[in-house]
Amino acid sequence: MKVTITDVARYAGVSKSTVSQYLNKRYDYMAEKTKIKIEQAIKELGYHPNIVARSLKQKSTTTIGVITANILHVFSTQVIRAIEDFCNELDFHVIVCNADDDPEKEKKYIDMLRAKQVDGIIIFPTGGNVPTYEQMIKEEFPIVFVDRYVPGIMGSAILLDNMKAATLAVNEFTRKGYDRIAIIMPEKADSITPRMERINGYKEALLDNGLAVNPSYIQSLEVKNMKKGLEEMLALPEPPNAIIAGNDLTLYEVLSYTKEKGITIPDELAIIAIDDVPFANIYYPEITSIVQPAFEMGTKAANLLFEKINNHSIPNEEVFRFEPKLIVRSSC
Amino acid sequence: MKVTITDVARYAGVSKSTVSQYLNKRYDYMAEKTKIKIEQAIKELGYHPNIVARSLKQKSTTTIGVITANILHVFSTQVIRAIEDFCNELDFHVIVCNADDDPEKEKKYIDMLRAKQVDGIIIFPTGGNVPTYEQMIKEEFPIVFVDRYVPGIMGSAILLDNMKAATLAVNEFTRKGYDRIAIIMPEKADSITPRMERINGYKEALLDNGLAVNPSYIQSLEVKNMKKGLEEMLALPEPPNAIIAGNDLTLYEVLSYTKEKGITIPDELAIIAIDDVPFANIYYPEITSIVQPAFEMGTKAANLLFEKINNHSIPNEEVFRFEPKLIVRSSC
DNA sequence: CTGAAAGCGCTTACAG
DNA sequence: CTGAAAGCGCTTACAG
Repeated sequence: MKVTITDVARYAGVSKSTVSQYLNKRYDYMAEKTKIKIEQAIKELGYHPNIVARSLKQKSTTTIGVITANILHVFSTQVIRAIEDFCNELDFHVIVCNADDDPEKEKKYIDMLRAKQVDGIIIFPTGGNVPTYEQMIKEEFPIVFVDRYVPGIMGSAILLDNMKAATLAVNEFTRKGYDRIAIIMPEKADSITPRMERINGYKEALLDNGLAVNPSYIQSLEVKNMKKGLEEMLALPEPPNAIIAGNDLTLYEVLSYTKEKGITIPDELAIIAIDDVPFANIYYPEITSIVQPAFEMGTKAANLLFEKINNHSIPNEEVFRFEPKLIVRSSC
Repeated sequence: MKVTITDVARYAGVSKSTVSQYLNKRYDYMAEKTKIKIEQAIKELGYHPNIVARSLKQKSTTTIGVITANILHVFSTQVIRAIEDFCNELDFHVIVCNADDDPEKEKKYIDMLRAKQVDGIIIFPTGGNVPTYEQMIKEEFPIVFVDRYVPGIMGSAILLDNMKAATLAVNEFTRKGYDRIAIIMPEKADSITPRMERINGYKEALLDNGLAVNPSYIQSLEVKNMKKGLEEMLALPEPPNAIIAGNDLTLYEVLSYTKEKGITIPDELAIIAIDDVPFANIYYPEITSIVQPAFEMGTKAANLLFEKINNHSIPNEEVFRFEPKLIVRSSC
């Protein structure tokens, strides 16, 4: 059977308490030979402490949860990677969950994670569990929102400066002389604040550049309907000559469509993508992109979470905005 | 403070045992009104069971660990996603760790995961911790290897039929008339069996097609040296006219290089990639690929792991080979 | 300098 | 049909 602290104590001829002190490096008053005896016992028995037992007593599992919309998105992947690296330094582990933008799944994951006593949660919220978010914040349970935030919730959030992202894109287009600029976003863009911000930023930037806002140039679509949406948009009497792709999946659909239809980029349609995709700079043409600093955002999220874990009463309503960066390539 | 089973028991006026029975749905002999009292108490107190405490007693944490080489690889991401989906059905959680192909990091993660009493581990092994792998297998600790396996270890593994992958590529090239076929692989290809298999499959297929094996057409390189390696290869008196890219990162380097140098695909250099990348079919030209069934492999890995979790004495030396699929596009 | 005892929040035979 | 008791493997005041 598994060897426990009791076995070590017996083998070393000391008490469990002493072994425990040793394990926790509380050597203050420990006789050198006691140390050695215990060390030996541990090695000879091949003892490994049971962290579950420790967690029960200490009320910390040295584990955090991350609930993402979908691990298959580049952005999520990079954020998770950054969180993982950060946690590794502190000997924490991360449980990764995919909510698939489904509030029920999200709720289930939050409950399970809390039942498993994770020390904190980083979440890309669906927005569909407001009472739960509020409850956690009220209880001062450490939680950090990433990528999106929920209006009315007083939690900490790590966000892109979405207005600016849209502005950068619109400015770049107008600088190059494009005047019929469309934006295509993943579905539910309007229920999720940051997405709305991108659309607002887009509208404002348009006006700032003396261009009119054309509602039929603004589309929020499910991935599977995107090509149809594009088709309709491009069939307008005055079709757009430039388009902002709201995220990596959107870009993928747009490129897939232009390829199918033999539409030349940027001559027939200019493109700027929000989110950098790995192939952006080897594509023909290279894709001009608005890049989110995903690693920094992930690191900041982890960092913030640990501040909260270490001090539950940290003010809970900060929003950290990260600067998007325009990478000019040749699709516009 | 947190409400515990004791609070619920007191509030409902029953014993902890009874509450526990209720929680575990052992209703066999429970009076209807006892149930109702407990149900009420739980709701009114907002009780959530502490799974850590349960785990300590039950010796199961309903959590498994996944140690991957790098979550930033598409293949890993897809495998993880499949595992996650599978686990979700069973109300298990997955702790994701990135070993970065570093045996020390891998060792640390294995130890931590076991200390946290995970019920099993799925691992993309570095190959650098043979004694640890052996120890786990000896102890009948549930473990499944994915993507690579370690020679001499009697563990279960989920692998691609690598010989076949290479053969498919070579056959496709020769069918199209290419006769100077190179293969470029990520570094350490020779210390990791499946990578070696790809090279062997490549050699055999060459011979089967009546072509000679030219050692300078076979390269195993670190990502950062790949472009240099390509440069050298293409500067040979008889440079290759076709190249197999061993995985997604390799493909990326190859395309980046051909783009920089203005090399036309497939006219000046034909390409087949092992691993499908999301942009393969929108690239110019579309990339002919050998696809691994990543989701099925992930699902099988999870499935196998749970068989072992439920029955530790399951024969431990099965290797499951998955069929790669050639997707003909236009890069060759 | 070290140990006995209580306790973390559950579960599980077993008794009644 | 339900409860008292022991136990899972640790940690932590506290006593000596």
